[in-house]
Amino acid sequence: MKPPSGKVSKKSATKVAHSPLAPHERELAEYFVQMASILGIQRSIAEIYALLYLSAKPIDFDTIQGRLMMSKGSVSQGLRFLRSQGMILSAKLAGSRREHWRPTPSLAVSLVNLLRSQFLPSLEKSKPLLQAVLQASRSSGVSSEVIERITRLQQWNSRALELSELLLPPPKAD
Amino acid sequence: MKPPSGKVSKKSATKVAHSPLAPHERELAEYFVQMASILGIQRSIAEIYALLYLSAKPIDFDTIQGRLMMSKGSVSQGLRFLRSQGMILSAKLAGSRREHWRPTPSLAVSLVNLLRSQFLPSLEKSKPLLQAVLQASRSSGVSSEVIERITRLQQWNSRALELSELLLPPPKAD
DNA sequence: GCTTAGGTTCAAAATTTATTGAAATGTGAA
DNA sequence: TTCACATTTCAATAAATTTTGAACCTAAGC
Repeated sequence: MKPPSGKVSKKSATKVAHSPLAPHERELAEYFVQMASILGIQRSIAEIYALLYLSAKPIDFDTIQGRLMMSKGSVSQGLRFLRSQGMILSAKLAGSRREHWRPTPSLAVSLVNLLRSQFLPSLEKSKPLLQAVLQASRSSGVSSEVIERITRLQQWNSRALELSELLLPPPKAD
Repeated sequence: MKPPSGKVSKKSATKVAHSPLAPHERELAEYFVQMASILGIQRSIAEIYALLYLSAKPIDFDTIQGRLMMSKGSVSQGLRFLRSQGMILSAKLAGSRREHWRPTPSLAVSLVNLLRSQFLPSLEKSKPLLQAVLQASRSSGVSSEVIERITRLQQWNSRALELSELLLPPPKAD
């Protein structure tokens, strides 16, 4: 289904039709969606990232919405999330008021950021909790075996926390 | 709130009241739930595991249901999942027809199992897909920069796959 | 054989999470 | 300052996930 005629001028004020995803785009988007879902990241966000990742040039809001056929709200939220994770960068393109988006150069760094932001809060919140529970368990009648288990849990939590903090100032390398 | 009288005999055929969770149990269950949710594991399963993890002796179906106040269906499904991941073991207790459950000794091994079972399938499924997409992209008009990105993706996928397979025969150590 | 404690299944209900789109809020150009 | 475009907000809706419980197995004990 093509637009009526050759009228796809840059200046057109009327809606322009956006091309649907090419096969390789569709398939790779599905790959991103899969991987993202493991980390609890929603479909629409993964799709946006995939689109940007597979484009040589930065893409604007309207094109994202049109090609992925999703609502403005989803695009806006998705971009906000990706921005907040440092996974995309805006590029000011000459001659356009709109912002254009591209993925940050290193996918690896982006992934580390993502993982950190998912785990760190839980780990931090739990540190004092585990401490307190352990204390309480020691002074009440909890079996020594269980105390040992809780202790192991606490050690795990600490180690994971250290590891996360090690990665805190995101490295530059790929 | 205690049961009406001392009638909590082991042999009682009528329903026995199960004690609600103690504070340390509730708090640690919440910790497990948090961590589990990052891996996309549902609340009821995390709660069951927490209960077993915090008990010195193996616990039976009925007690799990009673203390966590969840339906038979949830307990059954939860135990099935934990079993399938090798996270719990059944212990035949003398003088009871019921199965009793306890966590497998190493939480670390259990976690590795979990991670593997979450990631491996996606990684494996994607290997040929990425291969094919890359092939197709090369012979169609996809920019070299994007080709490079897809290549990087593929390398990532391969490396992750290797790493996972390295962990496949679960080690014995903690 | 029968009975029944012990557990599983799975369709329906409840809950949670994601998406939509109309209205509100910027913001740059004229 | 005003206008029109670009984006955000958020209440309502849709979709996905989790939980429930009644019906259904299955094997142990009689």
